[in-house]
Amino acid sequence: MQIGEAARRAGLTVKTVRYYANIGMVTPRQNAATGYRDYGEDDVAKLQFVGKARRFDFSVEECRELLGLYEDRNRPSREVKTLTIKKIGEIDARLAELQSLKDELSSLAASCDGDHRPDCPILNALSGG
Amino acid sequence: MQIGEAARRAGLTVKTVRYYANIGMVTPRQNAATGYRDYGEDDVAKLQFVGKARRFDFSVEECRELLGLYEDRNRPSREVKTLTIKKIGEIDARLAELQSLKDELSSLAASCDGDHRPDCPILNALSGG
DNA sequence: GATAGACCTTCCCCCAAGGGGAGGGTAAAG
DNA sequence: CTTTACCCTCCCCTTGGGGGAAGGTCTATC
Repeated sequence: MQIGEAARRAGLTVKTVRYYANIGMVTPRQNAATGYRDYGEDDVAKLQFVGKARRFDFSVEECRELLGLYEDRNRPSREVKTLTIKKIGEIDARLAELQSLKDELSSLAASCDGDHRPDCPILNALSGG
Repeated sequence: MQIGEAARRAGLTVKTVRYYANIGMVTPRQNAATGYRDYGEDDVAKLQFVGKARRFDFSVEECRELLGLYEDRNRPSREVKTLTIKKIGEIDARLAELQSLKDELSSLAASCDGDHRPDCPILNALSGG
């Protein structure tokens, strides 16, 4: 099938699918006559796989790695689990960071009257030590 | 003072300070003789302000806006509070998103034996519907 | 047979927020 | 005189594609 249908079926944009072809992640056959990319069912499955992994916040490079494991029918599940645990750790770190930011901003916002007067504890906090 | 000292005192890199000058956010005087940037105390205060706002996850454009409010001694504090509340909302949305990702990945990781055998529920989940 | 519309192709620039480094000027100290 | 420590501009690199130009191809319709 052509790239448009493959993209639709994978829930990705044509641009994205073409990008994945360019970086060698999902490489379709080439229609010799037209020069068009020619996607098979297996390619669509890979695109869906990558799309889902991306939504799970895996980077493109991590997706490439997962795809390699996905295609290796003999790999130990340990390797996949290790990657997943690492990703969970990263998410945890980011969660803690964002939570702390939110707490600080919330307490600043609570201390600011937010009216027509110019006095603003938020700016004072950003400005002061 | 020269850019190096200004950067040190603001806790930023020279590259970053130069970048802020290039985009017109903190624009020092110019030493006519050497062509070097010449930072004053007020510039350092602005750099510190921006640096702190960046650490609070405000984008460079938002920092520019906050800096404008910071320099306007008559602006109503409402405007600053509004920006802050908006930022808290964005952080909240991202927190929810990351938390949901973490929950899904955690449950996948828990269901995977993570041993030498190839069967892996994580890959199955990424692959399947 | 011509033409319009919907595909597809490659190529290049754009985003945030700087980082890295080349190539070159300048100033003070030893 | 030379080293060291600054400073300058300029250009390419990052992530994950998006936007659009210029042009080739296929199908349907007139």
